[in-house]
Amino acid sequence: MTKKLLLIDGNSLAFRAFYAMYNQLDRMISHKGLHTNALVAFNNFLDQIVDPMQPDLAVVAWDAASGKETFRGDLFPEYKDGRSKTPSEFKEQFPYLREMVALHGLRNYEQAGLEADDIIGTFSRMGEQAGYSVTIITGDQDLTQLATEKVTVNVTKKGVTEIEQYTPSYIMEKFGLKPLQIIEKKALTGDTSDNYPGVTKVGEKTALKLLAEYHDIDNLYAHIDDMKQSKLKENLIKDREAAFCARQLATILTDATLELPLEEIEYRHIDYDKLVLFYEDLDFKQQLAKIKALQKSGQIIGSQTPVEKVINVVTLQEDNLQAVAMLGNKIAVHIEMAGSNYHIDDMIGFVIGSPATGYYGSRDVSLLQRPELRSVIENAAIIKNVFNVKAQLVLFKRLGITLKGAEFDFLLAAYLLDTTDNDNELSTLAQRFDFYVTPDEDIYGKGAKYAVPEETSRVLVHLAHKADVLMQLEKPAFAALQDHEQTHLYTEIELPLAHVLADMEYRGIKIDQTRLRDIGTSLEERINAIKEAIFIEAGEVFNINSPKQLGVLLFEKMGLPVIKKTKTGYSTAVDVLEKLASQAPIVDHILQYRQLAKLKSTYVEGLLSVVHEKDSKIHTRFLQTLTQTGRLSSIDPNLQNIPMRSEAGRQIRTAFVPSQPDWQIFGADYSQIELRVLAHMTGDKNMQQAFLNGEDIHAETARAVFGLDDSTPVDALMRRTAKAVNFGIVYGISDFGLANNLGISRAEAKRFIETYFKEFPQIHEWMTEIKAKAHEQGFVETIAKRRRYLPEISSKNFNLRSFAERTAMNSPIQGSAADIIKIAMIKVAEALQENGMQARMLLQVHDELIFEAPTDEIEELSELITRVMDSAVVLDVPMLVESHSGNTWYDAK
DNA sequence: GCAGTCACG
DNA sequence: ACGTACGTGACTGCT
Repeated sequence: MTKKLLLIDGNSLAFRAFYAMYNQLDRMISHKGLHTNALVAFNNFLDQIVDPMQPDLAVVAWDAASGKETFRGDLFPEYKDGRSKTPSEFKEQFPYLREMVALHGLRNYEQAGLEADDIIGTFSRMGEQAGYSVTIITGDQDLTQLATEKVTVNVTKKGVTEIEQYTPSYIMEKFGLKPLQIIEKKALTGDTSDNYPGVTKVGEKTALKLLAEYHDIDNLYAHIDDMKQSKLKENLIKDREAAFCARQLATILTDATLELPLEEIEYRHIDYDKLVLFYEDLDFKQQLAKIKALQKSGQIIGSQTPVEKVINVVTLQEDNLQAVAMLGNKIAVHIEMAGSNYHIDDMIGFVIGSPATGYYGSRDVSLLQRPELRSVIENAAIIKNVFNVKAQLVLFKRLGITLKGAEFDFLLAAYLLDTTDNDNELSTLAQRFDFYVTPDEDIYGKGAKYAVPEETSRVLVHLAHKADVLMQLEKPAFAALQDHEQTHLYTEIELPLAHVLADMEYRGIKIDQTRLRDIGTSLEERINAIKEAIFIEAGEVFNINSPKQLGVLLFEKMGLPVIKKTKTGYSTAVDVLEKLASQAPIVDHILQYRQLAKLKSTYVEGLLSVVHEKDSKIHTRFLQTLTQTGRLSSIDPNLQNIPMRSEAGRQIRTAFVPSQPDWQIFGADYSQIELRVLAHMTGDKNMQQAFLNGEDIHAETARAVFGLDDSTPVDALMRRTAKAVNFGIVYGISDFGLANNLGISRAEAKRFIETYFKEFPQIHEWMTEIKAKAHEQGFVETIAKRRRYLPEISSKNFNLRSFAERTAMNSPIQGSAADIIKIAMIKVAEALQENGMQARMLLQVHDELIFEAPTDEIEELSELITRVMDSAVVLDVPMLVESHSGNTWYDAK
């Protein structure tokens, strides 16, 4: 293999590093008072860009002097004049930067009379001649003049970890120039930061045009007389001398005499022992944690070994597929996809194997469909470790394969153990157990720059690392689950639920696109009419969607009273506008506009954009490992917030239809599940009795709070108030919140709460106890032992502490309700199967389940689902399930 | 990428 | 005295 020479432009990158984190300057100060922002950014650069390259030779070149003391200063006395002085906060980091470079195994180099550019230029030619492939990294685009077939110049784009690769062909593509013509371009344009002029009025565009015609300035000036008269020609003639001088200044030396021979810049790998001391001195906590994790997982042994534990992956091909039959009955499996939407994103490779038998993989996922592999994947007796079992199930389904025996899902386990900081990334979650895996972002990049490395082995080795870590994580993760008494929650709830959800998502829900488009058309007409009215009332045209513009109109031009402010200006939220509606007709029009605009953009256009063309269905993803309480969430699109409360919005539901003719949509929901959970958990006899009697719970609450006897009717206002108090209780009540919600005084709200607690004394007790418990153990639990940590419960900050206290009261309630419906879903799925029903579960919306079924099956379905749901768990109060069916989701009401 | 707004339970 | 209801996701404007 060709040997690699790495040349780094220390000054320009350090400078970039300093300004990349300039806004953090004041925060990043070590205990010794040293600013560390440039050091942190430079260290990121070394970690992310340099360390993975593992070059054979490497040098970081530094300027020996300002540039004045080089031939450039002799040539042009004003060279680099006018540069502002280097800030002292930056200067003080210089010696540490060099030490950091050395500890990362690279040689620092500077030489009197030379700038870093010239050192790099000369080394690059030496290296090229000695047969090395040369990589230059710099923050200065001028160095691209050094690019050749053997020399690639990487220029930082943003910060210091995003780079743009300049090869001769890329330079041709970007500028239409050969690398050496970069110098000619500079000759014409000059350089303001180095303070030398080129030709007056010639910028990049003109320069590129001239070079396209004349190639270089020698040739340009040779033909200058033929040029037709113009201001440009005059300037060129006038500034001829400046151009030739600029060319000399811009030319990087490639033939300087260096006092350091190539052989002496050997890359020496990272010195971890000393690096730890260095990081400790600078208070680099994250870096220290990373090294600790690497050491613990055996990826660093001693101080001089390379970062990555060596893992061999055998590339699977037609002729060696039988090897997977020998893998044994305990393996890791992983299909990698390009992106996060496993319904549609490309599958870019897979890996299968174990530490004992080695890892096998390929970029070609169709190999999984071969009998040799399929029989392993579909064999439930071969136990698999995976990351995100639901995603893997869907990916395999797309290949027509049923994944069986996936018993350890590290993502699920990690989520149950601690919901906080769950970014759903293996690399981050593994760190909790001190295992290190290269983050996907480091391999593929992110956003627009996402790309699968061309080098197949790089991908497969990355996948094998993931697989290997998944094997190693099983033991500690299961031990931790056991410690939390969460094995039941894991084995009997979350893991089987993942299978149920995978089926639901993969099946999808059918959309009547014509219907949705019609709704869109009529919304558009109504929106346009309202818009016109608004502009007339406003006396001007403005962007109604801009809260800023709207605020100026309402509160400055029209002089309406300011009711609430946001961080950035006037609030124009619904509650504010509703208070203002009586004062100007425009306000009501704005409210209508907002409602309709929301429906059109989010629900008509938004939903249409995610319909899969081949089946006219929407396939959402239920996130099973995101919420802090144990609920699911739904994305791409969110099918848990389809409008319902307003009739105009509710119409959207008419577009959700059964996937087959003569089928219907069926929905079943838990009535008052959270209040029932509350009654159960608190053991409050009065509230339990109300449910046992089958009473209207809000009316009963009203009776209690307002002191009415059984014969007195409860009026609507009392019921509404009581309902709000019930909500408040579930959310972790405060008089302020309740007052705000009901539009009553704080004193009144306080009285309501006091009476409520007197009437339901065990609820009050429980609230006090749960807060104390949260304080003692640092977390609260649901009925299924789902945990939520509340570190801020002991904060001295009133706000943080109060928030944690409300959460301590709310999470066990919301979370237990989530447990219940999850259990119900698993039982429902089993019941449908056992009874040979054709009905299919499609959606979950926190306390309701949506199905589709043949019309003639609905009656049986209704009976079955109701029975399964209301007996899913046994509480001290009955569970009430209500159900509805119809031709569309709208009609299932 | 954040803030504001609004859709749901 | 302090100052907010709990849990989500998508879209728009703006820096």
